[in-house]
Amino acid sequence: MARAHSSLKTILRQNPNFLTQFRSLSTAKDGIDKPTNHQWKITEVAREVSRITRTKPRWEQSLLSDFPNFDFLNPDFFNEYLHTDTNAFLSLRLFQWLLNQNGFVPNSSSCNLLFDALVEANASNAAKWVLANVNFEPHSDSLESFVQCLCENGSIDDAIDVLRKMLGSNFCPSLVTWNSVLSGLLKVGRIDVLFELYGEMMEFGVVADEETVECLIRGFCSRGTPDKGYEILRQVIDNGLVPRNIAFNKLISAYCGNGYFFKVPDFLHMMIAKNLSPDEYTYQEVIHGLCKNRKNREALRVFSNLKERGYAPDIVMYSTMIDGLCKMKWFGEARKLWFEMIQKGFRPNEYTYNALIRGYCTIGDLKEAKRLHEEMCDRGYGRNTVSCNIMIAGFCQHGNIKEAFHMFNEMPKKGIAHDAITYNTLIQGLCAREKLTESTKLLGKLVEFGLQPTASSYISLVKKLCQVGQLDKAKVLWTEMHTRGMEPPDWTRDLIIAGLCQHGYVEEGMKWLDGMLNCLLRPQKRTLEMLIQCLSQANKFDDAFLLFILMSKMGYVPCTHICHYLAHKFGRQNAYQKEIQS
DNA sequence: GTAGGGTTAG
Repeated sequence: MARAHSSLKTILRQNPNFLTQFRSLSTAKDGIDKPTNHQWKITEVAREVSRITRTKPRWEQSLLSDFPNFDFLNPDFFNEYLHTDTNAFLSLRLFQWLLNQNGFVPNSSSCNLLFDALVEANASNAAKWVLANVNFEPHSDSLESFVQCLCENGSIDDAIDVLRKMLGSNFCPSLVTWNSVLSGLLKVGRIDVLFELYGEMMEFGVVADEETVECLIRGFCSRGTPDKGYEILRQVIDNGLVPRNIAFNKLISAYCGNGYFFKVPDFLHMMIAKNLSPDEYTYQEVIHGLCKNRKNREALRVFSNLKERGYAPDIVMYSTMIDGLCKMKWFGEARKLWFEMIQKGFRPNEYTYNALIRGYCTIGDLKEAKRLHEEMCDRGYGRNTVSCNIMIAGFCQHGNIKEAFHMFNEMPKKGIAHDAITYNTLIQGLCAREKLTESTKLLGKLVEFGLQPTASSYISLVKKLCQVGQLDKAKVLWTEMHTRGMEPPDWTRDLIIAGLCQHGYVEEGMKWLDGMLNCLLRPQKRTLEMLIQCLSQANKFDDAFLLFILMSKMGYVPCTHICHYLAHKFGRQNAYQKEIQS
């Protein structure tokens, strides 16, 4: 400000007329004051229009009258305009205005300039509009930048369209463009397309670099086939290509998810050998992977080892570890870490709070859980659906439905949104207390409020309805799950068959079993046993016998009391044994 | 590029 001020003074000293000029400039109708018979020069108009578009908000209304007799349709004008100091968006606006003047046909040079400027300004949608509405052939360089720009903005489908067109006309883009498409695909999780395009890239003879390899490895990991990622990694490393840490970290994470922890040291050694040092993400993946697989003891060991070696865990690692400990009910250890963390100067964040609150809920200390939740809210982490869900689950687990509902009702008042899990948790809590009407009502509300129900929205209800013999309702809900496009877990069919058996509908139970077998689903052992028992009680020994055979063929060993029971009925135990062996 | 809530019962 001070500098602007002093420069204004300088200007005034050097040019006493400045203020009057300035005033006339800003108060003039449009700053244009030329006789109607004036012969306009294109450069002159371009410069003027550039100024006007920059300074006058609604220039469209008066541009024609500002330059009477000037031929705006002359494509050279727009071309000239683009060479003035203006920005891409203003150019686009003028361009659209020109297109609205009948008969304007831009030349290809200005189309290219405009397109490039828009891409440069990262305005992929505007560039896309130009491409779709104007007949011109962008340069291949421009198209490549366009593809990269689309990828960065997440418009991956558009990027692929353009790429396909390029490939269709037998033009192969540069490696940079290929890489940006691959990583764009990775970002939106379209792994299959990623590999498909990589195949085409190979066909065109493009040679991959570290970035390509990174995309492939991450692709294999998120597809659940880290072995292939590992294979590629070993190949390229032998050829001297070393991808960034993230490739190793994702491999570690994927192998931890598989339970193949013994691979982890391999990766760590590879990294160190290639001068990459394992970073915070690396160790996070290890600890998180171990926790996910309930190897919490291992996780804690790694965590402590790191500390002993002088590595300072960050807040994420503390949160992950505390969460893991709470989940394995090592609540004392979790609390110890909590205080250690605070002592090291970390303030718990919403993740850490949630982990410990859930810990208090699991050990049944709801008083302390509530206190911590309040503290968390006071510290500004209050607007948080997850922590409310955890509290609601805690209340439900310990039979305090009233308090659970209170929290549920308070949420919207505090501006905290309910989500499907909030409902699911309550539905489950109500089911546990056999409050099926209320629970069903909540399921209705979940849908009514536009939330997407999930399988768990239904499962606890279906289960309880089966148990109490309201099988028609259970079946209706089960069908509803299907029509809503959710694939209920296989064992929900087991639940229904069990319910049918227990309430005297063996025949129908058999039909459901048939349905399961037709879908190649494996019924549970106890489902078959229950059916056998009910069939026998109804004197349907043929069916019971068939199921007995089926059971053995499925590799289930029928429990002895079923064997004895059937054998006794038939008095032909040896025959069964032979049948099973055949 | 990181961590969180629900999902048979043993």
